[in-house]
Amino acid sequence: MGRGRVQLKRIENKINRQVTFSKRRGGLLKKAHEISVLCDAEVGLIVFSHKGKLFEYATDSCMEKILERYERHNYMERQLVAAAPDSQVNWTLECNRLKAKIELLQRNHRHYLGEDLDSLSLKEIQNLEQQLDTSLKHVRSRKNHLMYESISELQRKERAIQEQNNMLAKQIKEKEKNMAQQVQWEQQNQCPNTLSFMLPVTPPCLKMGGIYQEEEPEMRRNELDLTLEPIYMCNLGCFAA
Amino acid sequence: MGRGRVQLKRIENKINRQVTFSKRRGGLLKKAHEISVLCDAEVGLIVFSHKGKLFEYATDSCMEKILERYERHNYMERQLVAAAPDSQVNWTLECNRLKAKIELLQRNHRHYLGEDLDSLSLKEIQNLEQQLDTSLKHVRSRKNHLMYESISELQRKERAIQEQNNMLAKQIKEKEKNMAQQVQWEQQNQCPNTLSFMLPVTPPCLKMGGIYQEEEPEMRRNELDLTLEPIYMCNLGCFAA
DNA sequence: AGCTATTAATAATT
DNA sequence: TAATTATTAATAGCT
Repeated sequence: MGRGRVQLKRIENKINRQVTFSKRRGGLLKKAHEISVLCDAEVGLIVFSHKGKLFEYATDSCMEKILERYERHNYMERQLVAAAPDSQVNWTLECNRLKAKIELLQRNHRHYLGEDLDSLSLKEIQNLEQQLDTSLKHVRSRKNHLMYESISELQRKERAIQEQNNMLAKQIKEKEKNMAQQVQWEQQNQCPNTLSFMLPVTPPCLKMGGIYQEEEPEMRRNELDLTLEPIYMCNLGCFAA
Repeated sequence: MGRGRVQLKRIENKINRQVTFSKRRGGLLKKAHEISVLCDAEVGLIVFSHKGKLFEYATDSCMEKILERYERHNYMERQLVAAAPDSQVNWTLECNRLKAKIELLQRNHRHYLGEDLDSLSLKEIQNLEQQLDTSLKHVRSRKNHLMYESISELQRKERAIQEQNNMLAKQIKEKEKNMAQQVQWEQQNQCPNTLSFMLPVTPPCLKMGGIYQEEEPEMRRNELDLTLEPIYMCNLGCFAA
């Protein structure tokens, strides 16, 4: 189904192989889903690409359930074939026990995801509701805690930056004062050309800003904007928990 | 690709479903093999028919290898155990795998119970909150459904009992009329002693009540009070979900 | 099962 | 990567 027949052998051209893989993978997953729905079958499909990337399809999106069923299936066959030697009986029992436990946990988990509720009685539903309600309270409490921390941290940084700004402002004022004095001095001594040198020269007092950078060497103005503000903003949206 | 389009939903006709399953199964396995060869991919395909029969395809006919690789992807824990006797190595690995899975499930479960939240990031907490919120909505929806059903059932029974009561009241009235006539008759014929027999005698018309009991032999007045009302009452308390 | 009219998938190409 | 198109492949409905 394409232009020309295709030999059933590895496609040597790397690009073609990749493209064909992508297309056929889609088709395969689709067909797996179709047979699952049309024929009421349980399908598990695992595909690893040449590069090791994983793609999968599972009926009801629950691969684990299918793999367990698969292993149970093989299991029963093995048991029929091998009439287990003593040392393996215990392992068999142990594994069955573990598998049963997993099944129970997974059933439970589905209930906590709000799925498979039809099998529960009214009483069980009510217990589940109460538990979820309690859990939600805990989770929201913890979330609020984390957000308060985040906010406090931001406020601390804000204060630090404000202090830095104040300091810089003070330095600028001082510098202006110095300049005024110098201008005054130059006017008194008739040297009018000096003004053109003033701007490009780094004033020595500005190095005081470096003191702050030694205290928190990792923080610069731009980093704060990029990393902290987004967290702050996206959290406040759901703050009223 | 057949005569007419096909809806993606379960084929209700049993024969057609079986035939389609057989055909599509072949196609699916073939395509799995093709992508495996053409694209150098590792494929595992498991299909359980509606009746529970297993069909499978695996690249290099080694499903276990693929399933293990799959599990490695999901649960990267899986440690190798130091040289154990041949036959027990697999069992040991299997048990470790299962135990790791249980641990993961339990950790997850604790989160859904609102425990062990300190290890989660703000992002994870927010996801958890949203999931719990959704679950709670589902659970409450299901609870309401159950309670509405319960209430409808009670109302139905109430109406039935009311009807029975009406019928009994009518019978009593009729009986009183008969008694009045009899008394009148006896007074006219001067037989004053007959009155003392009236009460203990079962009046023939009361047997009509039995007709109702044949319709629903399992329901008696007392059973209704004991089993249904408590459910009704305890549910209304948390009805406004 | 086996047979075809059709639809669906997809290889080559842009 | 995403369309388009010419072909082949899969398969639905029948026998």
